[in-house]
Amino acid sequence: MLQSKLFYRSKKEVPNDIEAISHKFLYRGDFIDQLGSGLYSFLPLGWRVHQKIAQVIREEMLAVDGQEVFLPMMHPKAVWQQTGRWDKMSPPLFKLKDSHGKEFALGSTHEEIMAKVAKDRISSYKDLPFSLFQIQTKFRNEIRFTGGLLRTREFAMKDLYSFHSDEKEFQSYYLKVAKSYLKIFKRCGLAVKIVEASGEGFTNSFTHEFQALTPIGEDTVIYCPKCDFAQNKEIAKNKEGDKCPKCKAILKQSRGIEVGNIFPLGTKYSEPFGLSFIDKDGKKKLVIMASYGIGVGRLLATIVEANHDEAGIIWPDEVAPFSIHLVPIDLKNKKIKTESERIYNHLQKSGVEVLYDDRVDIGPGQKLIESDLIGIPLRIVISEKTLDKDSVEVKERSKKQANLVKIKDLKI
RNA sequence: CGGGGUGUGGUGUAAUGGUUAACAUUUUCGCUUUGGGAGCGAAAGACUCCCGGUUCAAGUCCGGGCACCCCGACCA
Repeated sequence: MLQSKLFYRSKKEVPNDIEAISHKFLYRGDFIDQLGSGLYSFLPLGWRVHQKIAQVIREEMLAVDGQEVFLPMMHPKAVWQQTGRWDKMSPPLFKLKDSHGKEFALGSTHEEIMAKVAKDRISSYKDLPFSLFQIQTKFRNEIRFTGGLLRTREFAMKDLYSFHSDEKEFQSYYLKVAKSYLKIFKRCGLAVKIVEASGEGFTNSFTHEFQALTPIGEDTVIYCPKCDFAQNKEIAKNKEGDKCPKCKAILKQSRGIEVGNIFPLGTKYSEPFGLSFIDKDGKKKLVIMASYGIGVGRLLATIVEANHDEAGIIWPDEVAPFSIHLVPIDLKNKKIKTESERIYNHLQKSGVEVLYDDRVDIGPGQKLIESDLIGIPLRIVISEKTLDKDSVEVKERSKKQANLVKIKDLKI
């Protein structure tokens, strides 16, 4: 991609009222554009990252045998009435009417719709288990929206729903998805704790939140730095400074951003929808369900919260908008121009995602500052200085040190 | 929904009730410059959020809307 053609305009300053670091950098780097409170457009750079994250999630969902589907976002009232959530949902549903006065909700989650879809396709224990997921826009009629992408009223969410015939099998699948989640977050460059939390109306039993420990999160987590013990402060019986009930290390406290959540639903939704099957013993039983969600936009912002320095974002490799930022200093110099284009074309042909800063009149300072800001993991600078040594300068965004590499040694 | 705050070119800010709303940035053109948002010159860009009121005179004061941000309760 030629940077001169990129739909993007970096900004030097941010409005006073932007506070979250992720919001500042995503704004300055022109990854997003705000339409209204809790409503954001993803611009080309931002959407590339969004798509990368979605792809990581998709791969891991497929790896736990999830099958991708796409359900409507607009739901007839009756479906939500079947579980009583038309009125009880918190936050309340966005509701609207069609031209005949029929009422609909904009989907904030899809347990009802998934159960309905599943019902006609399950009759025997042989039909189970299976799991379905989608990556799709959700609408949440929250009271308040904060932190840029951290909490919005409309956001893409990956929601997976699993259907099981017996408790034991369900437990093992639940664990499998939990592990898959950790893998997703790791690939996204995040250290995430699995935190026990309350059921929040989805279920009466425990649930598990996936909390990225950051200074600005909305939740407070009591966790053990030595083992995997972690609890949401809301339900924690321990406090900071106490000994870990598992390994006796000293517990710590941190704020956290909830980037994922998994809910064992039991038969809460299979009951109202009559989601049953005939088991081996010939008896009719209710399907056991669970749901598992990840908010893509929030995850994106959280990645920035956890991966940045004073100059800008440091994207982890797997979710970066581009892999290489090719930055020639002074394109009026023929030698630099020729060599840069040669390397760019070569990279393009080898399928490397490269952003080529082909802007002629932009000074070196601005180019380098913008490069740090948008945070592509690897930067290649070509200048008179480097070409004098038949080299280019290679620098990882995450490192201070830059290295001169002979052009003939480039593994491209 | 309660509390607090803010609305001025694309962006960030300024303007004791008093000319033609200022500065920086941005963008365009020309020259110059090329290793950390370069310099000079010229130009573009604003019904000061909206409606009403007070006043000889309103960006500024008053009333009412609307929008946005922050703190609390809810959520991925």
